[in-house]
Amino acid sequence: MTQKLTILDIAKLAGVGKSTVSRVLTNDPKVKPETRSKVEQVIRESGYVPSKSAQAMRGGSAKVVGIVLSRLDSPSENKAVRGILEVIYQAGYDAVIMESQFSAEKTNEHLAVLQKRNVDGVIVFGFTGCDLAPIEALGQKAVVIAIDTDQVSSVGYDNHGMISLAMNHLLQQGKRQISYVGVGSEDKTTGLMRLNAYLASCEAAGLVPCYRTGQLSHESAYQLTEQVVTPDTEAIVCASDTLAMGVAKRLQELGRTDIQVSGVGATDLLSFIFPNTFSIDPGYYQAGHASATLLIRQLAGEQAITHLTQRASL
Amino acid sequence: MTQKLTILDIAKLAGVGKSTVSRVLTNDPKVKPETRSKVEQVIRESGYVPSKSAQAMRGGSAKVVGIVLSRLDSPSENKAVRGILEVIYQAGYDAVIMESQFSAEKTNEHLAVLQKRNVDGVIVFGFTGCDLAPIEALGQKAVVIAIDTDQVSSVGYDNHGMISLAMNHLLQQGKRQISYVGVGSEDKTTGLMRLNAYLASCEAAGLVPCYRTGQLSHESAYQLTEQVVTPDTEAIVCASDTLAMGVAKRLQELGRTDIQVSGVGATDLLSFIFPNTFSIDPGYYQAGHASATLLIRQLAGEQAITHLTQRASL
DNA sequence: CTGTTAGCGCATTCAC
DNA sequence: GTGAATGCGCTAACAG
Repeated sequence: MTQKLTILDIAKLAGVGKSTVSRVLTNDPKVKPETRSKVEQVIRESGYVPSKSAQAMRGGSAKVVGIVLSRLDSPSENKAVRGILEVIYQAGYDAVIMESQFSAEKTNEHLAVLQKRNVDGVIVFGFTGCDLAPIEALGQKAVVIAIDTDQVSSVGYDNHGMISLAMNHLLQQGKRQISYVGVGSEDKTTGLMRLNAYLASCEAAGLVPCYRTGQLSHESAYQLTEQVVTPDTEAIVCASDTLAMGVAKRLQELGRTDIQVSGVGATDLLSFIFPNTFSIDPGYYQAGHASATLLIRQLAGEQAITHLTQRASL
Repeated sequence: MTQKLTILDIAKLAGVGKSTVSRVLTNDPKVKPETRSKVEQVIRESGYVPSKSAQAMRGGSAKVVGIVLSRLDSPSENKAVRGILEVIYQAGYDAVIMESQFSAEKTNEHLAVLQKRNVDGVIVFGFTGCDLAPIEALGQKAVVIAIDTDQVSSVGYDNHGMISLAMNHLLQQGKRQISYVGVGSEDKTTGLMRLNAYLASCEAAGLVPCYRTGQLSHESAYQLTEQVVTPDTEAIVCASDTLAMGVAKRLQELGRTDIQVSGVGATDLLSFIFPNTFSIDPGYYQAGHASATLLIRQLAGEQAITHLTQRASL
């Protein structure tokens, strides 16, 4: 329990001045290699740990980024968060994570707390109804995921591309009777954009659309399934894996395992349980990775506000 | 954005000394009510926010707890984390979350970082092979989940109870031919303890055990299924929902939907997809809640090291 | 290159 | 009760 060691103790122990120790800590090039290694050795042997709190207060940077996600147990955000963590750890940052639960109010509270904590930057997972103003006020210090803004850097998912990808894949297999199950267009991204992508694909391919939208749940999709199934139906594209799960389940009951089902989310469980299915990977992990990289660069002043769109893949 | 306001600015603005402002901030009773409200008003109007960094450095407490979990995308830990967050937010703490990925080394690194950050306390999700020493060194400042220690408070899952619960439920329905699919006993908890619980239940009920263990994956369970199925088999108890999913899937293919399957984890997907199944809830959320409550109390010095076992439920 | 000197923003002694 | 002084652990000018 080598505690309470201060930079001064190390200085004495190494027979140098406190600032020299500080220089070693901050990787200041203006230190004679011998002195440096000497100090480093003492640090190592004494188990000295510089106090982040003090550093934060002095330098203004706490080496912390805040992450505001909507639901901790959302598989998609989960994957993205892992991507974020990977990047920021490597950059020497830590993360404080908060859950907005799709509440604009909670999001704002969290942002306030994060600022009070002197976090260097923030990554926010957007959602329909999210209040962008407080985020935009952060400027360079923020990156949002899954939602559009001009004021602040963003990493978006290619909602249109995901569905097009699924549609094209099916069309290439010669399917012509392709239905769609999605969620209501109150939800701009998962709902509206993906539905529009479906409609656009139908139009481009000269297909007659057949679709229903409901809630983002297995049950909802399960119940909607029959309404989009005809004797000729060859495939059903779904706005998400959750929906695909419900649809596939119903199809199984209906004995229509001939109908291929596609989802979005790259859930391995889907194709494990239902053979005649596939899932589009929106690139959650990569999106997290990209957003963190963006943020780190911005914090270093190396990069201005940027907008990326994560490519989806099969 | 009223920035860079220090305690001194407030002091001037309120026409008092900085220490008085500090006293107001720390809720020191020795302040004349008038002065207090005067200061509070100035604080409110100026939008002053005391610097957490400075407070942390001075007082030693940063109002932060570290959470070291093994996998961010583990549904179980996810639920527990939500329970933790709920409690600590309410207590005015924030959380910095880190992933150990079942690596003792990474865990230790993370713990070091957390200490350097001056976190008030730590909650660690244990795993087989986890190095307890650094955690135990934290004493009152740590709580571990899902693993045993004497040195430090812990919240464990009732691995035995989960399986007993499932077994009793099945026995009450008159099932006598109950097989088991689990994971290898290298894993002390999910592996060994749950298997032992199965064996104990069998012995108590006078049943002949029939079981196999493998990896903690759908595929593994899927492949093992046939080895524990006989024409007489009435039910299969699984060590986890993941396994149950694989087993149920295989049973469906084998046309043995008469066999009831049970898992552990309270995954709603399981019973949605496979009707003849049920899942035991180990109480992840409650465990998180309990561990956080424990930690907060310990940090306040109100409570000594305690060991809890989370009850499982159907 | 390295030691010395100042504070950073706040909480906590002390005197008044 | 309240203000002035002191120092937390560290970094950033300044000197040498």
